[in-house]
Amino acid sequence: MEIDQDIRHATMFKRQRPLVLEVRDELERMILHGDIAPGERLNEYALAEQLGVSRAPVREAARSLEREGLVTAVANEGVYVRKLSVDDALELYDLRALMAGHLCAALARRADAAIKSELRDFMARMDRAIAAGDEAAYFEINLAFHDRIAEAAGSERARALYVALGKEVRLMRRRVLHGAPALARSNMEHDRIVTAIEAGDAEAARVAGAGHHEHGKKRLLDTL
Amino acid sequence: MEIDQDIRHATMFKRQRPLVLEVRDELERMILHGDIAPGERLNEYALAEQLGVSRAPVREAARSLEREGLVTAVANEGVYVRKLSVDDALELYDLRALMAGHLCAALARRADAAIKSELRDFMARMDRAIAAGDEAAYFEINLAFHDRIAEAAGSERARALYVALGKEVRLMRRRVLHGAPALARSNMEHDRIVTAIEAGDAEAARVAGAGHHEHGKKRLLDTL
DNA sequence: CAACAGAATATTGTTGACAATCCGACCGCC
DNA sequence: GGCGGTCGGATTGTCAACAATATTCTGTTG
Repeated sequence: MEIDQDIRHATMFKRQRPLVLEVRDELERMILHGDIAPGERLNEYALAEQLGVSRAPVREAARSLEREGLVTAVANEGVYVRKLSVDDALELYDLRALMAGHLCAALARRADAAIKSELRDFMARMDRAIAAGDEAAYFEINLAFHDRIAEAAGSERARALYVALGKEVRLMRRRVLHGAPALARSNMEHDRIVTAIEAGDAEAARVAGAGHHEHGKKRLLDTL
Repeated sequence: MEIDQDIRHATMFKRQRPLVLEVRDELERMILHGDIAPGERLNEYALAEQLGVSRAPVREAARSLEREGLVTAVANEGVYVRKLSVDDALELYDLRALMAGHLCAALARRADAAIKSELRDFMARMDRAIAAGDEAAYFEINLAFHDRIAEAAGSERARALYVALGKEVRLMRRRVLHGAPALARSNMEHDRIVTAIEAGDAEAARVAGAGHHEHGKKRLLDTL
């Protein structure tokens, strides 16, 4: 945790975006990237100096991250990067699966031709990534695929929850998905989701979407 | 919005609780109580003076309420009490039903004799309230009943979500439940939930819990 | 040598002041 | 009379200093 970058330099010429948002994003990046380890305390003063701002924006940004569940604040003591217990992580997987099912079901009810073909396109690109053995590309497209589903489901609150839960899960960063077979199986599950959405079968989409995410939980359990 | 009460006076002698939490609770109360109407802006300076604190705690408290969805913040402009559209409210009902189903299912899997008898006790008290025609008492016990289920389900994150969604829904404050027949029907649904939990039937509990909350949505639709 | 008390230090909590920004009213111009 | 620019007040954004609290270190005592 020895990074010295002044946020303001980057945005000095044209900044209409509140400083607190910049700080928030930077802190989030630091946490998710592992620059600040789980359990570690966020020192307001040190971070403020590091980022070249005063403590007020840092403080507010930290409280904002608390809302997302990335940190926990203790009165008169400070805010700590959240340390996920295995039980916490399992619970998060359950909730995320629940939300994913809900979103997939909602999308199945309202999907039009455009979004359907878009989803098929995502799948084709993931297939290509698997064929090329490019796991990094697969992960990226996979992420965009799920984000797109959440977005297109038309339930903004549910989407926000899904995304927030995703960030929380990332606190327990283990690379659980590896190797071409696992990837191929993952994309088969994607196919089940898209097929149900195409058919407008909400219940099938719910089951497929939830099941896909429950496999993530199962993979976590396997690593214990 | 002409209330003048100095929070600090009330807590002057013994305050280890951070000021921001007091302010947060007070703002939440004001919003849910309707002292500040939906769409209205929260004036940091005015509120700070009214509560007898400086702007910083008010600011932080307001940002905290943003997480709960009670207010929305606009950069350089201020935070506004959230104005729920009907679509928003319907979405909230859906999500709340989803969470309730999840919680009921979880509880059905882990409930012990103590919690089962506790739930039965809640039901008996609600029956008595119905028989006495005491709607206010029914509402209160009803609230405690659902909170208890959420708490006993053992999924802290899900419980927090359920409670937060409940608060959001209250932004659209319409008394949709009225009259002894409606109350009796509501308590019949409660019975279905408790019976499923007693039987340890997670799926039945999920369906009953979700269904109970979906009726709230239906009642809202009927008032349109 | 261990344990406790107390001071010294570090860190958060809170405040009031200043700067940047936005909104509305007013005025001139077409 | 309507439109656009500009000025002024109101409000939020940011800051640095001060106060309260927690933590660490140290010296003393049993």
